[in-house]
Amino acid sequence: MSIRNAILGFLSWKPFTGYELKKLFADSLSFHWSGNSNQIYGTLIQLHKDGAVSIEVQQQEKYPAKKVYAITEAGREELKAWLLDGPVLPEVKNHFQIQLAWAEALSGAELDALFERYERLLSDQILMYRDRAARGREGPSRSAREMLIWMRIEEGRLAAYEAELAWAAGLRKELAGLSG
Amino acid sequence: MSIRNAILGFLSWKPFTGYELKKLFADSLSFHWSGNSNQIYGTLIQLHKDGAVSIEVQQQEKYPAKKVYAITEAGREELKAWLLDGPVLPEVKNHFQIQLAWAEALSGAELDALFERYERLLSDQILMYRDRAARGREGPSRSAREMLIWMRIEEGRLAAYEAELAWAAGLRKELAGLSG
DNA sequence: CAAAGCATGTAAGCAGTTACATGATTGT
DNA sequence: ACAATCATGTAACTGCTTACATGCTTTG
Repeated sequence: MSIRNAILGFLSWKPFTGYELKKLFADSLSFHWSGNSNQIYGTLIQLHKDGAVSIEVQQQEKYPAKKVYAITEAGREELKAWLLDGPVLPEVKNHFQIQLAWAEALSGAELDALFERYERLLSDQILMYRDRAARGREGPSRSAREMLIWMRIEEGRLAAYEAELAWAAGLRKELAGLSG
Repeated sequence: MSIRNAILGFLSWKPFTGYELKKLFADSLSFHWSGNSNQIYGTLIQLHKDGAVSIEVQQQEKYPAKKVYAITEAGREELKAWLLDGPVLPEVKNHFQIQLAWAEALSGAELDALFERYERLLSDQILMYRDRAARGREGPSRSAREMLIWMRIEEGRLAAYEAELAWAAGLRKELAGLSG
């Protein structure tokens, strides 16, 4: 369960170059990868070696030559096998909760400041999400089903951030009540 | 932001052996580490080299000798510095959502089966959470503030799983409506 | 004239994983 | 007899990260 599957997913939509894939990952709100070249170019080389993708080199006049990767039959089979593979629980690393868990060494004011910074971080993120959502729809639209799924995934992400913000704000108030 | 901080956190509570720490991580619902020996023993050695913990070797009659680790002043300073460090957004790897995003190659029945397995996984996890919560309270209780925080963290985790389950169930129904 | 875009890649490192190795003791 | 508990550690690997390297073109 790695970026390899997601790359195959994008290529099942249409052929892409490594550079384009890199941007897709970097711009995406729903995928958790940073989209660094190391991983993308390396994985593409691996996929090609495994016969899951084919390469077409396109010379260009003004820009460096590019390698356009297309998914093969074997690639589609690998993708489908992964899709049928048992689902896995989400992995969450909530660093802030871990900080909180050991925050006994902080004063009330220091703890409150930590909450304030966290809440600002979250609301910034939420604003950015809404902004992007209002702007352009990323993602394919091969069917009504796929469009619905992509929409609900984005909504789910946003709702999770909002729930986290509400949780933090609620706990902060409770803590203020304790000390005040 | 790694297991090193969490180990210092546990040791700020009271001294522990590596073996005990390993169990604390493995049993914990709120921490995301597996608690494998490699990481724990290795980190303890590193912490000792850095002067953040002290070691007391205790010989035992029937069991192997154990090393009891205690936090030092330097360790407490490191812990506090980390606590004051800027909070970071939660990192979420929702593998199921990524599968869904590329599920176009699946039939309606295959997709529905994937949802069913995911929902069962989630509800099993939720049951396990409730069960453990009903049983023993893990965690320290040095103050009312700390107890409240630990309680709310556990509740937040549970609520997140429940929200994820509701999200999946809702989307599944919508998808059934599309095809039916 | 500097920054951003196009396009490919490499190097070094971090945090985490499973599996292995050892060996006595206690419970089923 | 077999598994679990106590207790420490090592080896090999995965997936991902930031930073670096090259070089031409277009935009501000």
